[in-house]
Amino acid sequence: MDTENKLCNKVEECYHIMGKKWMGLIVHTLMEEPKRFSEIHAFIPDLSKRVLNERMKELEDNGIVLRNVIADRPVRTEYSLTKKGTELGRSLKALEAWADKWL
Amino acid sequence: MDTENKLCNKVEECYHIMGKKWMGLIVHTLMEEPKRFSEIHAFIPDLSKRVLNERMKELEDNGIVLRNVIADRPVRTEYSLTKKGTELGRSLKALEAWADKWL
DNA sequence: TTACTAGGTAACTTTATGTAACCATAATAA
DNA sequence: TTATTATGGTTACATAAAGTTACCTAGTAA
Repeated sequence: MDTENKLCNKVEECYHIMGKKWMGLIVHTLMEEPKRFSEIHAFIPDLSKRVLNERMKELEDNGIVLRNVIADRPVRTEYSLTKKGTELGRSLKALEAWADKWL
Repeated sequence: MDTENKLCNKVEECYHIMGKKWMGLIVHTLMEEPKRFSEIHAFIPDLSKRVLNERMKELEDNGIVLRNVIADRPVRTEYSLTKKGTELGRSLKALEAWADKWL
């Protein structure tokens, strides 16, 4: 009987969220400044609008991103990181530093 | 013209690797000590053998994991993190700390 | 009139992942 | 003898996730 034979729920959950395609890049992209839908899409052109929209909803549901709809015409939507999201982005910098060294 | 209008290849690549399902949990699981195929599977039961095997090959191809086949019967396979993999695991601890605080 | 913009949505195709069965070999159990 | 178990896979098939294309709304520009 090992004392460390089960994964922590929180660890599992964070990898479940961040293990989805494009999630990391989207959060990374929002780190500098809030961006609109089309701006995120311009930064990550291989990510389709359909999935980008799905990911943004997931990030909003997780309290990582805030969606601000600007009632202009055409309607604009601005996405910004919450405090939770900003801290997530900061934690991802360690991974990016690893990438810079090893990839 | 913005100076920061393109994603760095290394950043893209690391999210491409780590953005695959189960990758993070597998690396996490190997952090404590090397493990055999069936041990990893026991830690992450929802991960199928088919995909676990696929992920291990990818990790080996990326130089993150070392596969050691022990010619015993039945044949055993032990997976351990390389230096590159160990440093990856360390960088993921920041993400796990975020999870512990926010999830 | 036609085209363009922004931020989507709907229908459909392709890729990734999940599931169940199977393999080889040797040791062990019935 | 005839199963059964263990290990680390592989194979074929089913389902879920992601990619593609066309379309929507309303206002503006050509």
